[in-house]
Amino acid sequence: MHDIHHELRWRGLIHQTTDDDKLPGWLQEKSRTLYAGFDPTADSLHVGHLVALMILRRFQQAGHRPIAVVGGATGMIGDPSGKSAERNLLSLDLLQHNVDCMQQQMRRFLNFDSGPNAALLVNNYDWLNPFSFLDFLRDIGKNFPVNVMLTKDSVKSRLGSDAGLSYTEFSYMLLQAFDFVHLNRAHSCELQVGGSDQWGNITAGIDLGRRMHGVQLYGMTTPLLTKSDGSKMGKTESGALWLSPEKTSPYQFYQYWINVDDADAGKCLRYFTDLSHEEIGVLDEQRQSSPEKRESQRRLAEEITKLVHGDSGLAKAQRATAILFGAEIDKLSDAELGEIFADVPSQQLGRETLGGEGLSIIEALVKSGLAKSNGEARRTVDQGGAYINNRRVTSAEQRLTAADLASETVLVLRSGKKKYALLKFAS
RNA sequence: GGUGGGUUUCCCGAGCGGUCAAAGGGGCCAGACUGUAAAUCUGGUGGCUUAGCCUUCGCAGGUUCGAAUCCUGCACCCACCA
Repeated sequence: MHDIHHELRWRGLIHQTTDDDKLPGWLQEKSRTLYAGFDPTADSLHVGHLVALMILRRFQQAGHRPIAVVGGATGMIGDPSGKSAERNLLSLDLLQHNVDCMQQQMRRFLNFDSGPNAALLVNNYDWLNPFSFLDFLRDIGKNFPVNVMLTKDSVKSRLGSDAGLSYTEFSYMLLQAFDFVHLNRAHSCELQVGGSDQWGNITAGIDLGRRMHGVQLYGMTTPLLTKSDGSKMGKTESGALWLSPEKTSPYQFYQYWINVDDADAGKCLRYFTDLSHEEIGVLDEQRQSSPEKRESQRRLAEEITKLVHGDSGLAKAQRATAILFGAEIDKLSDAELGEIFADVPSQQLGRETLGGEGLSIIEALVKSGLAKSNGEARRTVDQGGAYINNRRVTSAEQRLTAADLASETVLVLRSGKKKYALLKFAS
């Protein structure tokens, strides 16, 4: 068997395990079943989920059987771990919708269909919902000493704060603990992986397994996904970096990775790509010797975009990148522009505004939303920061006519280095 | 309850009754440099039909030719005293 433990160590993906001595050998012995949980708080996975997803993927590649558990039930409660305030509860319908969406996205990472170690996707709503409150208290709750629960960091931190902690969130741990035990009974699952903030929940499951059935379960956590400056990775100005192309376009996704700091590039390559040790070693060296080539970022962006959005998504992102950071935009079709600038905000204007005198560049900037006022637009132009079709505007007096269109009906405006907007002049 | 201090443009913070759209810093925007990086440097940063006009300095009034600057009342914040 492929030495998955060694592999994960090398990639820096192991933060903590419940048994550092036994686990490596245990994983080599035979194919094991493991699981990771995903909270259905939105209708798409995001970069924060990527670590766990890649771990499951690597385990599967190494011959183990991964189970992805979608928290249809636990999502109704809300995990207090790492949260400073009480969570809002989601409606059942919304949760179901989110679960469906996330299941679809996981197919890109895991093989659910063939082989002896095909991945499994389950929803804990299926086994938690039928439980009656009394049964749960008798069978599960009995095994949880409250004084132990109170020592968990996730609980302690909230008890010490003004936000407090509701009984509901306090009970979350029991549900997740039972998940583990249930999966152990139903699917012989013996290992749970999760972010380092899940440690308390994971060990709670291990304790429960021992008390209820005398079984030995294992846990492993991954480091938190942070950048070298300490901030969270995968956050953009506009929010999370989603895996769904509707929420984060392949272009934006690709751009995020292209722009990763040198200091974080090595880590990202290890975490998120299937590149071999040798390949990553070469990239590490190149990043040292000629960082300006940014080969690491390029490979990282390519690999991860391909994994998440497929070959066609990667192609789109690269094409858009080439044009957006390239020369003058001219003689393109509406269709081409529409695809490349899919993320770019656009405004519709009447075709007649281009007639006669034409449209003033100032007005165009304001209408497109690139400038908040005429004054601001004027400043941008005066300072040489305004572009029409990637061609710098030299005078605030310039007027735009049909001759300036980049395609049949579209004009591409830009302010500064990479802030774009489209003006569409349909008749 | 008493006394004193405060409330300024996105934030912090200066501001003699006229020369205050209001110093300085931060942030932000643009430019140069560069690796679509970091750092650095330069310029800009209320609005408009821009030699001018309009709105802004806690709120409402008042004094004055003229107020962010003075007076009165109100609201909120801070400090000390009881």
